[in-house]
Amino acid sequence: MSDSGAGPETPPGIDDLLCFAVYSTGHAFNRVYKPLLDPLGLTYPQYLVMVSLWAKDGQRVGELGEALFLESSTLTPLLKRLEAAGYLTRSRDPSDERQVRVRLTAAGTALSDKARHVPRCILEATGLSVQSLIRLQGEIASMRDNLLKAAG
Amino acid sequence: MSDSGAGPETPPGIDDLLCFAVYSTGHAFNRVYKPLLDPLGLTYPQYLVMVSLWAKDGQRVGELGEALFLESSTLTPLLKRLEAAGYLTRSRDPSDERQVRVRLTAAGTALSDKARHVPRCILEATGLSVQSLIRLQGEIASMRDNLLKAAG
DNA sequence: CACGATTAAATCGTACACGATCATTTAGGG
DNA sequence: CCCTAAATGATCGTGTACGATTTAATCGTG
Repeated sequence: MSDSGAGPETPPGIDDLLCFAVYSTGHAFNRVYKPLLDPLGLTYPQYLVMVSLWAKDGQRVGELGEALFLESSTLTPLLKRLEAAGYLTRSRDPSDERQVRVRLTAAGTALSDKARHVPRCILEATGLSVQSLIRLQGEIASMRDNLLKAAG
Repeated sequence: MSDSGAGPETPPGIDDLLCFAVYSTGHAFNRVYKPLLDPLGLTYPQYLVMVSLWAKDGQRVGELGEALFLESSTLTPLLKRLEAAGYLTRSRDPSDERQVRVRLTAAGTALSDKARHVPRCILEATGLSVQSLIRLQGEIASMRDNLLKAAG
């Protein structure tokens, strides 16, 4: 048994750490996603970019980074791979050459259909009801916002 | 506004995905941990290994992998870096040369004291009460176990 | 118009993370 | 005993991730 009830400075075990629950659950999600995304030729972070573009095409790199909490140093190579796969194009905005616009190709748009079943598969794998999922999603996102505020 | 209430096959936006809440919260935890762990010379995954060893010294590589849900291909280089930092030793078990025992050095054991304040700092950053934290930790870990079961 | 300050993305170096494969060691059966 | 099968880490290749720096373009102010 762990020392959950012990003094305030007793070192917690791994399984008592909320951060570890989050960390390991992220890996677990990845494992469930992999067989679903492999046929689409996408990794999980690439899938997130595609979901973001399906909702709003033509975003800037920085805009995607804000939505996904990722840096350009992460996104640039990832986007280049998606470009090489034929799912999107990257082009400088003529009105401001500093910005790079990311646009879906026909193949990239069509991929949305092939991925239609994915969310339902994931829901089932979580073993949660839709209501529990929505509640948990909200609580976790709220904690994330607290953490980001604390990180400054 | 998102389409939470729409048909069962409506593509969800990024912020509706539970997996994304988990994924981005993992990154947010990392950002809070970094300034706390940098002075200790640890990365976040390295910290998890140390926490695991502080609770139980002399574990095998595979044992650590089971506890942390990590493969030897991830742990081996990570452990080598911790060994180079002087926090632990890696040595083959004489009674079974296949196994590698990971043991804390004096410096590695002493590091526990220097990390004593970390959990409290993290708790504060989450903005949660201890009770909420424990409940949320349990719900997330339970979902993780469901996901791993589904992944086979 | 000049020119420093600001902004956007790309680049570089380090560190995970996993699947596939490999090398070594052990265990079991004939 | 030998010889194969299983177990255990290590290695390799690909793909995130981030901080720090660099490059290029734009903006603000004089």
